[in-house]
Amino acid sequence: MAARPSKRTLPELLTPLASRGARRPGKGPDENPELQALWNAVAMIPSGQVSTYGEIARAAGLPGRARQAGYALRISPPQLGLPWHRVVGAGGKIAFPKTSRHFREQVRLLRSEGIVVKDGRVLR
DNA sequence: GTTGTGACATTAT
DNA sequence: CATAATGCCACAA
Repeated sequence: MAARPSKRTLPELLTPLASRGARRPGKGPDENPELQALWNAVAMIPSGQVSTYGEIARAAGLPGRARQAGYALRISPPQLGLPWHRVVGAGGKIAFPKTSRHFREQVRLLRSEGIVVKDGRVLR
């Protein structure tokens, strides 16, 4: 079997597969164009700025599917290096439980970018 | 097949 | 502020 390039660039990974033709149903979820669109939207969030699950879904062409935005992040390969911490709930609310590790990590990352987080919420 | 769950959103109460 | 209802849909059991 031919070895596929192991060092795929981010833009390549985020390129909708439709333009490369090869989407086979039944393959791994990382080959799903809807997921790619969602990941792509997350990757576009500039440093120092935040977006919401709903906004990400809309930006990906999937209005009304905020849950899938959360799902997409949930299963996203860490290798993509997505700025997941820049995605918050409506009103700037951090989606994780306040006691959780994820919560604290997200707050830390956001603050490291100069974003003000107060009581589990980011100011926009 | 159905049911429950979830990194959600919006509107109404 | 809190709760409930509804919409949304992938996924696991």
